Amino acid sequence: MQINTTFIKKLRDSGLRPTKQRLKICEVLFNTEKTFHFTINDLSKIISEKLNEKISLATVYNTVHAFKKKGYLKEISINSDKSYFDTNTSNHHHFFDNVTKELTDLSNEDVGKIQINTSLPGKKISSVEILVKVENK
Amino acid sequence: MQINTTFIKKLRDSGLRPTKQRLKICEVLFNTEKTFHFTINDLSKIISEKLNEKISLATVYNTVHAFKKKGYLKEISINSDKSYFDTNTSNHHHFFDNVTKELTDLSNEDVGKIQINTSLPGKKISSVEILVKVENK
DNA sequence: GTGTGTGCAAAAGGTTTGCAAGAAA
DNA sequence: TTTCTTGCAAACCTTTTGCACACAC
Repeated sequence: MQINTTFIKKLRDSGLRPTKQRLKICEVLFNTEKTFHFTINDLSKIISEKLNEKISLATVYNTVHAFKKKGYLKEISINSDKSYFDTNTSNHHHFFDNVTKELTDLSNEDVGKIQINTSLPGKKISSVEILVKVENK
Repeated sequence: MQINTTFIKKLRDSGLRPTKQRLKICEVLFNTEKTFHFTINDLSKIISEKLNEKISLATVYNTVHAFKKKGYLKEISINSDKSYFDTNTSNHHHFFDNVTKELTDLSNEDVGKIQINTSLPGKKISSVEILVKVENK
């Protein structure tokens, strides 16, 4: 249970009570070297099918939003009927396949420096996100 | 009715029958020098409140999607509960105010050249969209 | 007339909410 | 015991669909 103590600490440190449900969701999301993209529906399916656990949809929504607010997840800006989240919270961008709806990371280093030569009065930039849409050759 | 003949031609040329409803929508969307951003709900409101006309929601959806397919409108990639459209179909980007949810154009010239130094096998880039999120200073 | 387009209401799909019961502090 | 969290169902909102009627050609 080495893993769980890590997650318990993580949750406690951010003012979230380490409940059974949140720990399960942590396991799914963060107990892997690889980061990944998911929708709430994906996550819900993983929990019920692979883990054979049952967590209410409302709780999954709650938790994902709480994690996003704490910076443990990022929401990806795509116009889609559903929301996509990313366990990779580092500064990076995405490819989006219009046909398969598949998302692929595009690392910051693979994009030349982005210069924004204008600004909005009274506002400051909080993020610059690039979405590269692709199609079959 | 100089304007309408233009729109009638535009519709005919793209294989769309110039119906009363489509012409109204053309007027709202394209009869202005300035381009703008809107949601279906915005557009529907303009039609019913400002023009005092009634066009069924289904028809508005149909028409907007038809116009998008013909390249007269662009859909903007933002993660939001609703879809945003842009009457500016030229190659450009956007600022998005997280608080007010307001969209502002960011012209291509105000962004340095973007270099994507990697690619996905079998795929080619169809578009590169930049979303600059801003917040109050 | 034939084929499209429109409008309505119903349905669908994702997300949020209210509230009572349960768990953590 | 106080506060936060969960779960369920209902509500909500945007978007889509089916189908009869109307319109464009």
